[in-house]
Amino acid sequence: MAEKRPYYITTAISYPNDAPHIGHAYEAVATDALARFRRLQGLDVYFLTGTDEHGIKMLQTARAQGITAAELADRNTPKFRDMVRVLNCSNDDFITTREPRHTRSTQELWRRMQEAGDIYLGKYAGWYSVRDEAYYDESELKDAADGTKLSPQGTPVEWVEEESYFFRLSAFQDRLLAHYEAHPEFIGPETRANEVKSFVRGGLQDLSVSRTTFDWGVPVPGDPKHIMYVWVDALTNYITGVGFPDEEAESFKKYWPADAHIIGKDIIRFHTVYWPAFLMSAGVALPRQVFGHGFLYNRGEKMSKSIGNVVDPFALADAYGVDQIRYFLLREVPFGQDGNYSREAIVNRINADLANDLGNLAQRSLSMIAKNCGGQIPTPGALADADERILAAADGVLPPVEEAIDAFAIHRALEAVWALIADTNRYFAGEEPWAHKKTNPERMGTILYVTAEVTRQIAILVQAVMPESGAKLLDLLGVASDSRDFSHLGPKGRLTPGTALPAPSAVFPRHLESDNEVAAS
RNA sequence: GGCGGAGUAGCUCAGCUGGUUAGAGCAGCGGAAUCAUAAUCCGCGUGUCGGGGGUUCGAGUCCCUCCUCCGCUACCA
Repeated sequence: MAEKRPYYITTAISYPNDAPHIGHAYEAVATDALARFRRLQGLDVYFLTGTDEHGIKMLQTARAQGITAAELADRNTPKFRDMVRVLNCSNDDFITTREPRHTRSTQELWRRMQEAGDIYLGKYAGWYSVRDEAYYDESELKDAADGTKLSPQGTPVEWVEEESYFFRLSAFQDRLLAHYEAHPEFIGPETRANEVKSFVRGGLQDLSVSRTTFDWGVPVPGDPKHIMYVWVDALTNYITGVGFPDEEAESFKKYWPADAHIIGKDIIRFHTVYWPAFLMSAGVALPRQVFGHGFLYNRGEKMSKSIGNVVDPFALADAYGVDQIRYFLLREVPFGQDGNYSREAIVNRINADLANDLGNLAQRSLSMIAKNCGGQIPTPGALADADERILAAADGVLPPVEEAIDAFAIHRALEAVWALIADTNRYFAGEEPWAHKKTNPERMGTILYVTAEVTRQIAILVQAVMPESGAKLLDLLGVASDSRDFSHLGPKGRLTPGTALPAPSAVFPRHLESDNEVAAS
């Protein structure tokens, strides 16, 4: 038997200076669906997520709460662990940047970049806004009424000079452009690739990569008064997670380079400019693809704490169900574009797509089997054209679904499956199995068999997005637990007539709005 | 300012290298059916395809121009 092809996928690591919000949930769920899909395809998947506990914002947030940064991390990182668990994410590991393995990995990456001559000691000076955590060019500053300088955001700035190590990013412009050219699939979606290329073409400045003004981070090897800062530490988690710097480690050899980094569109540059440059410098292979997803808006408005429209993923899962939320997020929003969250949209998807289309399809066929076929998968007779057609549609649905997933178009993959569901409902209504109950029970059995068989394939496909519901559906169809991956799609996985089925029960109940919910909106 | 993207039915959007009467889903209206979670199925859209000009036998689909919106334009994860 052939060795399973490895597949390594990651989310960005989240910044735990606050509790997770729906944006974190979205990224985790999307990445999980991709990871599960690849497993169902038979790949050997490694899925990594985690938190980036370092950085000055952690320090500031902690200070404001009267605790240490470590205490803040101790308080918040578990919430992120809980979130991925509650959302039924199948991550193989959860990394945090405070772990010793990560210190070791990051320091080794640094050493290699240094040996390559790409790190040098310099002085970083400029107008710095503590509140924005950003340096500004003189030309960007505004004058305050009292004669002091203000940042473009109106926050106070001060002239800061500090010794800092620099990464020679300027030397990588040509190599990066050549890489984009040679690997057009490296950055997705295309609009993000355009932005990145345009940015790199405009020239690159060296990057300040250490700080001496605080110590919440990984110490620079050989110069511990510096800590690494600005992305070196954070990005490196992706190789730490598979064993770097032990490049001979089984996991590193198998999984690196990563197949896909799934990240938010706001951090695309760090993943497609800095990160590949770091790796090139250190002589480590580059990840194959970086995909920047869009943002979720609450009825068109950006979610923010001050507006008070931030959506809590735990509350959402609690109110609507985990699989329902996973489905909604992945079906409603074209992956790669921004999208909208609203209660109405969720309820509509739950009721229309899940309860009415898929849930009811299963229920109407399974309840007929329970009542009229002795609760066993019926034995089909000769197949009519309509039977052949719908079976062929089911047998042929995987390629377009895979094509969509290869393009990170999760919504289109679901769309293809739901087109099959609609066809199946049409088939069922058109063939009217109930009309044959008395006159031609064999014909009825055939229709029910075909419908159940198509539903089996739908259930298998749906598992990546709705693992629990897919499994429940397959339970109801009497499908063995070792017969549920994509290798069982198509004719070779056909349901076995005579298989005893459990009593049917609704997999996707309609969502009836509670008074609380209406009041809350 | 520069670079990139987008403006198509009430809403969300498909429409590749130009070619039959411009499509889908949702919402809405009407009907059928009754297996089923009042679910399902069928029928119904005269849309200036942002405005104008041009190329072409023929343009939503190419060119020019104008208008509007959005993203990026470096050291925050």
